[in-house]
Amino acid sequence: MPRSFLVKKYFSNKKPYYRENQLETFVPESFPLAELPTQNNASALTCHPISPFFTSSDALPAPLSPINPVSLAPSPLGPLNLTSSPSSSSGEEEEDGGRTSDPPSPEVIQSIYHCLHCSKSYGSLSTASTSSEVSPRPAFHCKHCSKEYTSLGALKMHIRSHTLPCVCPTCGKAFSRPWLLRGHIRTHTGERPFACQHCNRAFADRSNLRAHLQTHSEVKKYQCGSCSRTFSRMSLLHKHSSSGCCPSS
DNA sequence: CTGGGGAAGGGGCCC
DNA sequence: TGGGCCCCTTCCCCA
Repeated sequence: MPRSFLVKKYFSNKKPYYRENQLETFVPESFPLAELPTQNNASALTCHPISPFFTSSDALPAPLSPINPVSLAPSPLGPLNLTSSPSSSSGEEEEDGGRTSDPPSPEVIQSIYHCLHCSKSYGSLSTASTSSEVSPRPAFHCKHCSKEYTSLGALKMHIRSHTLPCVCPTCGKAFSRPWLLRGHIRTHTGERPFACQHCNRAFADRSNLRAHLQTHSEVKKYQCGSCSRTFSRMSLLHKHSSSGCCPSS
């Protein structure tokens, strides 16, 4: 199983953080590159509109297992309350060593059943097994994880996250999209095309530059709902809140 | 402990 | 329709 990139964030917020010694996991055996959805290989796509994908015999058997509903604070933002215990769900695999740190979204609270293949969750077994029947729109289902999309293009885009067709020629690390690979290649070349106008720093990633620019701002983008303190990153706000700024909320 | 940098993933929009 | 890009987010690591 290619670690947790198959898992929705509200089940395991730990995203795949590939270390240099984990290169063998970049191109998982279960999703070989040969399954890339191309015009010559459409079998990687399973598009069967208005068919209950959980009962499809040739697709995924998708066993559903009841899990214990978790009781968590409903909202991670606003008046932040991040005092949840993310690793407390007993049925969850600890592929990442239990290092998840963020609370699941409110939908987790009402999601009692989840697909063992993709961890997509549902409020009831009947909903889970017949979800496509509920949807009035045609659905394109991923063969690998049972996620469904309303357009083929969206499905193909999603499948790239399974097949990881973009492989770094330097280290062999695989990515779902070319621009992700380009960003990764910059870590090899040291290229930093995004320069800060306020200091002499430069970054390989635009988002990282944007986060850096926040450090130059007196009023940061992310504000604590209790003490009005502002932070340059949401993660810092999360840390701030979880460290006890808002004990009463 | 906190703030910041680096790296990466995914959804959505535009061409 | 598909690729590229933008934006947001998350996580790890380090000073």
